[in-house]
Amino acid sequence: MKRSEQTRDRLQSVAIQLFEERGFDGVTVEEIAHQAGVSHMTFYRHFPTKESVVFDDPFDPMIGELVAAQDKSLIAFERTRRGIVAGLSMLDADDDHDIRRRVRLATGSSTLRARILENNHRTEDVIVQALQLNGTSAMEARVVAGAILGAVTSALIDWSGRESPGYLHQYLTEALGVLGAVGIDV
Amino acid sequence: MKRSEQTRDRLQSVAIQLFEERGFDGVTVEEIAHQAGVSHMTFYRHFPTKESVVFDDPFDPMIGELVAAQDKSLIAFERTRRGIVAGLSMLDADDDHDIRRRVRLATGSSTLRARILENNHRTEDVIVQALQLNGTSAMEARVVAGAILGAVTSALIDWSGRESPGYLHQYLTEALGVLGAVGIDV
DNA sequence: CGACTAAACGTTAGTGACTAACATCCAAGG
DNA sequence: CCTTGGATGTTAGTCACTAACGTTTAGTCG
Repeated sequence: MKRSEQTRDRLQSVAIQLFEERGFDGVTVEEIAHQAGVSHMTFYRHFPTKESVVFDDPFDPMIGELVAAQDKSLIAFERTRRGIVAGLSMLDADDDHDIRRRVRLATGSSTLRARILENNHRTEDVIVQALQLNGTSAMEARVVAGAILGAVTSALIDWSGRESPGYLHQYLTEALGVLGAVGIDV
Repeated sequence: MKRSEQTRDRLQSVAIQLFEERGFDGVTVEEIAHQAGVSHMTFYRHFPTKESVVFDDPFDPMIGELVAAQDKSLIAFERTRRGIVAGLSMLDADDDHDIRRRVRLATGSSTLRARILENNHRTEDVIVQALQLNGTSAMEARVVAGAILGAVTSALIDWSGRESPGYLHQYLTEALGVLGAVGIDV
């Protein structure tokens, strides 16, 4: 591993640890950098903002590709659901643990909550784009994406708040199943 | 009108004007305050943040009440749709013009876009609460709210981008009608 | 080994949002 | 007139984030 990647990882793990101890707003970038043995400029060379150290998901673009890759004969809702489930199936227990820490962190800070919303919105946009590629109207795409992401977000927060959560993949798959049963079948 | 309200209005109109001219990030709070003939502290006594001068909607709580007030025998989707339409019907042409300026401003600034998402999320939470009051499950509530707000947001941005938009109320009502026709009938 | 080069990092100085503490002004009411 | 409370100003500070420029480190090639 290159030196710069090591530094990056060190910054990230130090930051998340400190955030868990004293809250996102109770820790300065200066502190994180110092505790990782670097200057604050090095922090900003690895992470564009203080928030981005918590959220650096490469998840969104993948979701888009997976949704776009679904069979065109399927309805928009089903293409989206299958795309998301396909993405989730790639997560292992370590990913789960990591995601859980981050989501728990985020629910405790207004700054991070805002950032989650932004991520969510980007994911929604990506899905909307993917759906439109296969001929779904803009409005229908946004409705489907909004509904499914609403369910996913709700389930994600639920899951991260539980004491002994099962697998995220399984939990969200069930949530999306419920959603189908609820009657949305665009 | 009290002196403090005058100051507040002056700050707000100066701010929005400057934002339209040079973009949200191209204007400092110092400038806004100076141009309104006050100090930056006075600005912060009237608005908690720079963004809040663009968004100070008292709209969300009202939506919640309207949704909660709908007939319990209706399905969740219909309660929400009627609640929102009821809220929209209170808007006159001046409100429309104002909303249009703000939305156009917001779509041009990443900072303000983030703020819109936050507002949206608060509205969603309010609707979810209102729906749950009448016995809808948390998951179903979030799905319905997510879907409807997705449609509303999409339509709102569409509308604000048009050269000669009609009435917002009419536009959004149609959008929500389409949504119903699309097949969501939880 | 020693010089060279590029990536990684540090220092310094600055901007701008936002806050706290304290001082001042100004419009009523007594 | 004078007092009192609300509105405002001043000052000094914190913190996220950026720009410019200097320094170190790691690997490469002669």
